[in-house]
Amino acid sequence: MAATEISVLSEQFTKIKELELMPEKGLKEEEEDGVYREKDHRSPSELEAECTAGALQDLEEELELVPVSSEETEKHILTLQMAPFTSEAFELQDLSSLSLQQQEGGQVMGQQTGPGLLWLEEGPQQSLQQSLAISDQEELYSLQEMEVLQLHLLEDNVMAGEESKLAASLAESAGLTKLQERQEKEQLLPERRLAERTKEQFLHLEAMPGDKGSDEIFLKISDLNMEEQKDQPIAVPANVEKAKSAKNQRQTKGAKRTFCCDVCMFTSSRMSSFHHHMKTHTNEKTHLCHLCLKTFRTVTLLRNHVNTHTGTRPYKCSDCSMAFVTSGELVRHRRYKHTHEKPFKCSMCKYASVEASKLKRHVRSHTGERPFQCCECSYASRDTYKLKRHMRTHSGEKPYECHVCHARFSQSGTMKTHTQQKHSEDLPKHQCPHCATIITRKSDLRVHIRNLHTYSAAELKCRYCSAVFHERYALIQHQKTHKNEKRFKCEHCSYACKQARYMTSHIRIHTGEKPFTCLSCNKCFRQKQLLKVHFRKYHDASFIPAVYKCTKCDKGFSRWITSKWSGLKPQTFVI
DNA sequence: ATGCAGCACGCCCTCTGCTGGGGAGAC
DNA sequence: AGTCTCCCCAGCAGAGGGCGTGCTGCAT
Repeated sequence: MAATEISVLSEQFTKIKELELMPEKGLKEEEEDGVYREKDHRSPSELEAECTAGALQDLEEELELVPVSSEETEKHILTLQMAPFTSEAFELQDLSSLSLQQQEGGQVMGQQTGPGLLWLEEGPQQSLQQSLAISDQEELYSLQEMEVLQLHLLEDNVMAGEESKLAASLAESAGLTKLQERQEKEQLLPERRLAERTKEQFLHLEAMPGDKGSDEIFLKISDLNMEEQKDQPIAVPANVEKAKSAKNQRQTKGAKRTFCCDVCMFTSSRMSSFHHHMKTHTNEKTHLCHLCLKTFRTVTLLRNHVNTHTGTRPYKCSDCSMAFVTSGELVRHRRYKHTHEKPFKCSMCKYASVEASKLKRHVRSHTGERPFQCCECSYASRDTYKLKRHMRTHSGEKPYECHVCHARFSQSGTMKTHTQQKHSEDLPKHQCPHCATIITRKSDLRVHIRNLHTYSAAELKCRYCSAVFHERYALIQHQKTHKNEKRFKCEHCSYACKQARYMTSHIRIHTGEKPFTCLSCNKCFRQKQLLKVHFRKYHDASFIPAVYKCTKCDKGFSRWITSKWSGLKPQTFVI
């Protein structure tokens, strides 16, 4: 039943309630098929705008219906009210009016599917029949004692081919009569499933009498795609938005029309723009890429996409060899590479960027915002790439491999550094600006400077003298000067030595002190070593003195003398 | 309906900088 | 032999550049 293909929130149905009577004005005429349509002959686009404008006005508001009763004093108001819809309430009526085609490969496409949006709009009193039927080919419903003021069909395809199927007709039955048997409905279920597979918005419209004795009738509109959509928290069937938007437009009726989208803040005074915009809230993508079967909403998008397959890049940069698929890419490229125009400027620092998204990312470094939370640890990043990179620390993934030693790394930069340090001949070196130290990595040089060249408030004292420094490097260099230094100078002569113990022995020359006495002959010595040599030479019978023999003349010596002669090697002979 | 310019989002890359473990030499 | 120091090195995160691609709004 094409007429039921009204995209409405699947969880809701509309209640039509007779409220009041209004004078009639006949603006419709009966056509051959018995369906009454508007008399005016607006263009399809205008009609579409009108449809959009008035479509289901506001499903949350009352919809006033002008009666067609001959009684001028009476008027009927029908209200469309939103009410909770449950899956149990779903009933398939008839999809027979859908022209479903099974294409090659089994893909089912809606032909002229145009789920038409049928709506009832308040309008001037019209001379209509006394009943309303919402019918498809089989005239599923008829509504008696009611008058339809205007019936519009949304979607061009509906207007074109399905009009007769979707148009409302006037019938004479009392109340709403369901003409279709459930058995027939069930026979149509496979078609429903086929329709769902097309991802089109098929809706089911069902009208039923209200309480017994009441004038109320109920029009239940349900989304045939409900089952798959009900769990989607955000998706809003677009045609509902059309209906809402129609309400907004209608509020300005009488003045210049403004079309307001209730999904977003979009407004437009032009129907075509509004309609174009509303398509952005649908998932309708009818342009198929024959190379990858991806679908697109417009021919332009499809063409750009196909260009990515074919490599066609019609927009060439005049300043370099780069070429791009779209003009926007070229403009951006020129800003990055040639004009350096950076329209997006940070209000907190001097940063400016070519793209707004870059500024947005940059601002997070000021605000500290970290929207991307790691699911395995407490880390959160400021952009998606960092989180993705961080996740490698959990997965252990190391996608970068050194082509020389095949070592693997989690980051490309790490691998690059590795390659440079390990396998490159022209290894970059970093000279310390404060000393002669050369360090391969800049970061290590930074550590070097921090440790050795940073000012220290605490005094760094030399271990050899009273010198004080405030920089480790200066202290170390100073202490090196003490190495090999004859810091101990004799007060009585020119003797100097490196160690205090040497000076102690030397001073005994001037004082005559000889504290080391031989136990065998009572001879005294200034140094312990001298006493030791004396004892071995004169009192130790087992002592065998070493003889150093000259390799040239065979003459023997008791001590090895450091010689400037080459070829003379120490050699010990036991005599 | 189409073309176009701008926008938005995502992906990947580079550069940068800090950290901590390991090895070697000095002390 | 133990300790300390310093450089080497890999790991990891921060920031930003550049481009691919699809979407949007407007004009035609």
